[in-house]
Amino acid sequence: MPELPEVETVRRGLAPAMEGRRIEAVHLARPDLRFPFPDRFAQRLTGARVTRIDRRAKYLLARLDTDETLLMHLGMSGRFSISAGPHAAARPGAFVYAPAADPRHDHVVFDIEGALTVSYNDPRRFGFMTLFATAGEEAQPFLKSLGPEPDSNRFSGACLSEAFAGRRTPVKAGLLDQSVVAGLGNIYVCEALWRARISPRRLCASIPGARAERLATAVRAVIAEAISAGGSTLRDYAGADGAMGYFQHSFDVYGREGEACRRGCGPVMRIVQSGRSTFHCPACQR
DNA sequence: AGTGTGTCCTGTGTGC
DNA sequence: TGCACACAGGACACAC
Repeated sequence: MPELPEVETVRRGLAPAMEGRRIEAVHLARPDLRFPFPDRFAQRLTGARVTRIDRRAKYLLARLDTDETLLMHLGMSGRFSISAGPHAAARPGAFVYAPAADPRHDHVVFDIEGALTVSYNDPRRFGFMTLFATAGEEAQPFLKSLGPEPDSNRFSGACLSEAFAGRRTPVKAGLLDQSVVAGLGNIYVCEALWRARISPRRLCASIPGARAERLATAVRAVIAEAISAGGSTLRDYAGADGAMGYFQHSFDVYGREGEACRRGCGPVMRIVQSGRSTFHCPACQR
């Protein structure tokens, strides 16, 4: 689902509704999403105050005054919506923001201090939530092997070179590897490779030096621009405020199979790499 | 160790 | 119109 820019957009939408406020109640419509909810999940959240909402890669991290952190992943189709008042679903006129389309998939509902309701809707249920002790974050299984954030000082051409050294896998797969750089998904990998004029089939090991610099620059730029645009809205992604992102109108290759490359080359091609679509221009990406 | 495939789940779009 | 099938933004557990 949502990649880093979409998750960041959701974070910015949730923050004003949740930061500084107490969670008054948590309603679970089922025992699991992708994984079972952890032991006593609702009880551990009830009464906790959210001190801050952070993001790491594609994970949302709600910091609680109980010294635990609520980790949330949107999977492919997860989205949040915010509405006014507990039980707002029974009061259709009361929505502050548009609710998710199909209430059957509202799996988690948070009643938030100040008469707000935050609902998590996820038709495919690839998303998940868990709790961990904030002090033990370095050992958290989902977080411990993540690579640098694209906008951090730790991310650079040099660090890409190092991560790619000796790897015989295509650079498409290399950039999707969250331990190389955190937060990229299928869309932004395609876009970054096009900007850097690098073929998605090129092996990681063949991207040292200047090429790696170019790629790191492209990754940083595409992510920054997408965040500025509020992310991309394709099928079921929307910001927490229900607004559509509009970066999808800026795609250079993603979803443009058969259309002209924006550099004036031939048509954009779609290929399949490790089971997923890759869009690229075979003329200018080498 | 590193890499490719199958898998979880539902909804939507396409082609027959 | 109805149906079958491919495909979808992720990431894990496996087999090799």
